[in-house]
Amino acid sequence: MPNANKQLAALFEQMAAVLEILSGDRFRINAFQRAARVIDDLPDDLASIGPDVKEIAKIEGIGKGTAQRIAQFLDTGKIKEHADLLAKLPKGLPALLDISGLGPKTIALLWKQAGIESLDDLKAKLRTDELAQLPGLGTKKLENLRKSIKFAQTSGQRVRLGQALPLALWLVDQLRQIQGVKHAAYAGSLRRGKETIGDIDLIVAMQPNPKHPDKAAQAVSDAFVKLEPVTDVLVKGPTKTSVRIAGDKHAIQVDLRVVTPDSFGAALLYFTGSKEHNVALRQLAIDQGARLNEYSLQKNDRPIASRTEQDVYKKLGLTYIPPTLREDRGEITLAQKDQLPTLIELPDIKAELHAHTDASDGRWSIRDLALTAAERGFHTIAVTDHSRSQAIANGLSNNRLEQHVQAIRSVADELKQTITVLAGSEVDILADGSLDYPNALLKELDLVVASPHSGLSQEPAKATKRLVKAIHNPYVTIVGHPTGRLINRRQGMSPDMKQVIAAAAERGIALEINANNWRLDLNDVNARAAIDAGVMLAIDTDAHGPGDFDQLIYGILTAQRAGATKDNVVNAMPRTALVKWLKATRPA
DNA sequence: GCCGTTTTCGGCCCGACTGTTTTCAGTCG
Repeated sequence: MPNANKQLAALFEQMAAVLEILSGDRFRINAFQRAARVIDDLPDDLASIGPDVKEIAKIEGIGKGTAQRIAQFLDTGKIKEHADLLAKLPKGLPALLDISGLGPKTIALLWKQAGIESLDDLKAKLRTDELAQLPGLGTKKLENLRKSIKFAQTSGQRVRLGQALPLALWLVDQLRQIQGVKHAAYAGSLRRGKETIGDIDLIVAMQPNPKHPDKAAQAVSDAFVKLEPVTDVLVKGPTKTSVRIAGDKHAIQVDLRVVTPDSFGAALLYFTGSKEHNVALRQLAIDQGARLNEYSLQKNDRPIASRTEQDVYKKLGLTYIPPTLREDRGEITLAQKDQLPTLIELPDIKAELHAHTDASDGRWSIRDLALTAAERGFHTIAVTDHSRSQAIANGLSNNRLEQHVQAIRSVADELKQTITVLAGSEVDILADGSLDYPNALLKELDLVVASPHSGLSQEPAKATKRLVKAIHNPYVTIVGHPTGRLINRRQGMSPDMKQVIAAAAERGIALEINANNWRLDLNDVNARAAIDAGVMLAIDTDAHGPGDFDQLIYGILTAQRAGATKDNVVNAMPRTALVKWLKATRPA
């Protein structure tokens, strides 16, 4: 059964949506939503646990009831309650929840009083103002709905981290130039380094004007909505402003909150989230007889921490939790015990082990690639051009590879005082798990990044076999972008990562977090599972030309979300340790 | 529906803004 987790997460999500529209118990809805999230985050396929209610209920956030439903699904492929719930609503109704500004109450109203059963029905009715007759709806609300539907159609999906981060940095820079702005920062899922971002959250600290308390904040939001890329203003209050910005392909919503410098830390914490992390922190505050909101941590209505995030965490009895770990996946317990990992940072990376030159589809000569890597402060660069099957990427034939190795050795010798240049290859893992070059040739290389490039839609069982077989080739050093996915574009393979990771652990080789913002493959959850199994990670940019090394930050954020320290990452090893590790992965 | 170093019952986070209202419900994050 492929992707039991994905299917189950979707089922619980749908049940929650239906219950919302039916005004079901709020806490039951929450429980279903939480179950969906927890299941989606699980590294192991639930199908591999099997329909064992007791075993499933051990998972945090999943109780007996949900476990029984999961077991039922694993047994029969269905959850009866899901079908029963769905039968109570027109099929097209839950989808309306995705429209911004349209919630369960209004959807129920539209359905019961206007006979609307789908998005198409709603669009048809919105061509006139007849819906304004309904209680609670007016012409303005209808106009906003029209806009939201249009927005949902043009943007549709979340934007990639690599699209959102540069825009956010630019916006923060603009905000800092406004007079009176003390601090400006981006928050939200972007700060947590998630692979895709729903909207950009910005926080600004503004020194209040004693005579006109609201005026200072007003000046920021006035300047903000006038920024050139802003296309729509959704909300404009004294402390909260929301706009839409048109991107190249996607529109994105940007929310701005203005606070005083005294509240900046509490606000940054609050708006960085995640929602689940915040809920857990607030519960912790309550347990300690305190309250936490976006302005401060308070005891007896007196603020006791608010200026910095560090202050708030400290007063809650926690060590500082980096944004990338704030997902309520156990980080709060670790912070209570002062056992949080010291996360890997960008400057810890000292080597690039996956990069291309103009011998295949890159835009650098070997020498330029090496010098660029040296400029970044790397002690080692591996040249890993494509193998022969990648004809479209000008992959190297056996003969060309032999010549290429010579050329790399020559540059390596020339630059040996500057940087260590390794001869490698990004070798295709063919559909059956064999490699694209014979072992006699792989033996001549310093390292082999084995990657899947084609046949990415094969069955999970086949994909698992394929990767495991490749890993057992004695010359493979790193598995590059193991699933081959492209975010928002291609799903890639869905192998049983547990088996792939176990094979990598047995062989002592590394799995890649490809830092290219289209890939981020391994993702955070699988990288976490790799770390837990003692597998080393390789964070590589897969650079093809100038500027590509700047993608490294996306790989770092993904690794941080997995809880990686520099001890988990081969690219953070000192030169001698790295060379030693590379040798240890292959036959003597 | 989940959960428990005060609980197996009775809790379950908090505030801003909008549009529609005569004081607030709905939505969002």
